[in-house]
Amino acid sequence: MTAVLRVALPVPLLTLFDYLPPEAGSAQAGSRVRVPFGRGEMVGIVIDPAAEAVVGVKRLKRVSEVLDETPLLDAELLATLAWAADYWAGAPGEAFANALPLALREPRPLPATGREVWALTLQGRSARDARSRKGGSAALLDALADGPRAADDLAFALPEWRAAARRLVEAGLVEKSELEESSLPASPAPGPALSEEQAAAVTAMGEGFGRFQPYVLDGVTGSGKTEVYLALIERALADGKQTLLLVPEIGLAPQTVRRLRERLGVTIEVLHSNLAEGDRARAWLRARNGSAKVVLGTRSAVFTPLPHAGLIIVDEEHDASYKQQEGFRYHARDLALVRARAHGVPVVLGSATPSLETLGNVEAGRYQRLVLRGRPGATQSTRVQIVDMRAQRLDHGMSPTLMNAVAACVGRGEQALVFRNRRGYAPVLLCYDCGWHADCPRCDRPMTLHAGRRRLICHHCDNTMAVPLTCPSCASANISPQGQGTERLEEALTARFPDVPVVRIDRETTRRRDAFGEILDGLREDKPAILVGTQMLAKGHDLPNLTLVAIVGVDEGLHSVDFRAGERLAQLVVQVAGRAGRASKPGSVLLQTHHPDHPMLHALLRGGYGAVATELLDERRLLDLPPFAHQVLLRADALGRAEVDAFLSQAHIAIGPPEDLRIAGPMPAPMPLRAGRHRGQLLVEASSRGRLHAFLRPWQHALLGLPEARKVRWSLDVDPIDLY
DNA sequence: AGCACGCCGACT
DNA sequence: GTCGGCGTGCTC
Repeated sequence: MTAVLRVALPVPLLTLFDYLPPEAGSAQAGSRVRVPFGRGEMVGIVIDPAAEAVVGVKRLKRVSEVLDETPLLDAELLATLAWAADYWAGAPGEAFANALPLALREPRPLPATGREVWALTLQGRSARDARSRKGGSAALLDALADGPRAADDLAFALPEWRAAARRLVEAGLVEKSELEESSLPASPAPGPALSEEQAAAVTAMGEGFGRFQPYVLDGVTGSGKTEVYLALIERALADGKQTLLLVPEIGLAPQTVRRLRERLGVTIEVLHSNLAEGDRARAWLRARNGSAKVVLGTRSAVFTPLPHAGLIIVDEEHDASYKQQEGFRYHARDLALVRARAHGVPVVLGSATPSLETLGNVEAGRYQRLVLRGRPGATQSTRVQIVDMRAQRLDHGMSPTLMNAVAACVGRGEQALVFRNRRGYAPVLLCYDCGWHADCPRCDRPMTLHAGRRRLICHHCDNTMAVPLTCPSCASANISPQGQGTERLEEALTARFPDVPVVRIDRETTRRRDAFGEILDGLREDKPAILVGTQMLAKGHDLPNLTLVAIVGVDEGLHSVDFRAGERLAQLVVQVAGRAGRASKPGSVLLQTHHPDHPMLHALLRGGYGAVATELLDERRLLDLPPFAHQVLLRADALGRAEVDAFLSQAHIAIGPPEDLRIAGPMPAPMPLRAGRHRGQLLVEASSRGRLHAFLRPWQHALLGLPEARKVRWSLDVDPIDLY
């Protein structure tokens, strides 16, 4: 019976580790400790400060140092993280590591949480009055003339201010200081008056303040969800409470931050993966000490401490980027629900295209749904038209109907968007004489031709090859690109509309950090333009002069093996279509397809996303698929197929008598070979959550003990959202 | 995941 | 004769 500290360490192991108490000081649950581990040292989180050792005393080492006097993680986060590790079958230490910004996982004292504030020195004031500086320096002196300003505030006013600050510090004209509280409040700017239904939504959700209640804010693009969020956040602020606002990975544009800041008059703490680690840690700590009132962030921000939680919002809740797809595979939307319940606060799930999981919860009466139908400021609703490609002569995959619509649109001085979810020039390079096509040897899939880079690139493993001049199989020179990617559409549209700027937006053209924003900023003016792009164009970003959206090639999504393909396609079409006609100009949408009679497309046309979702949900219920069943997917890959098969069949045996579990597989993954590794999977399904989880833990331990497991890479995915 | 230890090939 | 390949075993 030895009293020990039980510690979570950032290793992918299912166990916690016990340590003897430190020589000096004591630690509480939630404090960080420095401990010896293996050969080196690590920083861990104390889970239980008074546990009873379960391993032999001689194996125990001693805590080297207690890093936090007061716990870094409060009781709520500790409990939520423990729950999350269990639910998603993750390693507890990894769950805890995910919650802490990297800088806080170092054995260093906590950084100061003060805000960086800049002010003029005495000499600076004279220099400003004497107008002795020019350019950026003069602008910075002017900006500080009325008193000190916070760095994040300056960044909005003067994007290049850092360089000027450096010069002026050397000259002794400005100085930096740290201010603890946010003592530089701006006055909130009043927003537009809420529409009747916006106001009704705010009132309804206002009822839920102070207790746990999930809401679904179901509103078409442009219906003003953000205004509803703002009104709710204002209300939380008035109560002195914190708001956590989660957004999808790429939706986090600087203009969102600016809009929130201007409207709410408080500093918006931003937490996302592109942030410098030090900044991230400081924002996290300001949330922990309560000085951060509004926290805006992507997936991992769901782990922000909220000692004065008042409201949690998940914007675009259907977005797949909320699910972490490697390591600790948690879902931030689901975790937001758990945290809201723990804090007894309302949680708002916003989307124009709610996930079927969420709609299932609405149907079951667990979530309350509020609908925004109107598009304030829009004169007419968007017109959607299906274009039958079959009988048309195509110009690089684009029908005359589409081309004419684009011509008419730019002729009116408006902007058109041609959406194609495939980058590159063409998805296949084909020999017309022998039927050979360029396949990636490591993935067994066609390689995409990139004309600009003169390479064949595999989109699954980034393998690249030179473009052959003649067929490697029959030496024929008759090889040519098949199908269209964004690059080819860009080329065809440029040729057809030489006088109109054609802008391509995909991962290649936006490789640079700020490129996406800059391209879109350039389009804001009232000029005609044609945008060609992928998925990236589906979200956010208001383009007031965009009135035509043409979707090329939705057909892939109509015949996929993944049971979620229909839901995804409907969401994508609606989200892309939502780009059209946001302002006072009416928008129209063209859906170009080889299957004009497909029932889903018709349902979408007749009843919109809601109708499709209802049908899909009924279908899921009938087929006993999520959200009416609960799944865990075991994935495995190895250099040899035999190793994968051996492991999965042992894993299958380890399930024992399946009783009420349904098992699919072992089977090859939808992509049986990827990056040179053979892949397989085993899907286990239960009709209740409890049943699945009762089986899951023991199974996981059995898998860890399988000798075959050591020859493969494997992982468990609870509630998988992708079956590949 | 790291990071050791541990037995079999091509180099000074 | 060594440097080093990655198989396998462990971490309180």
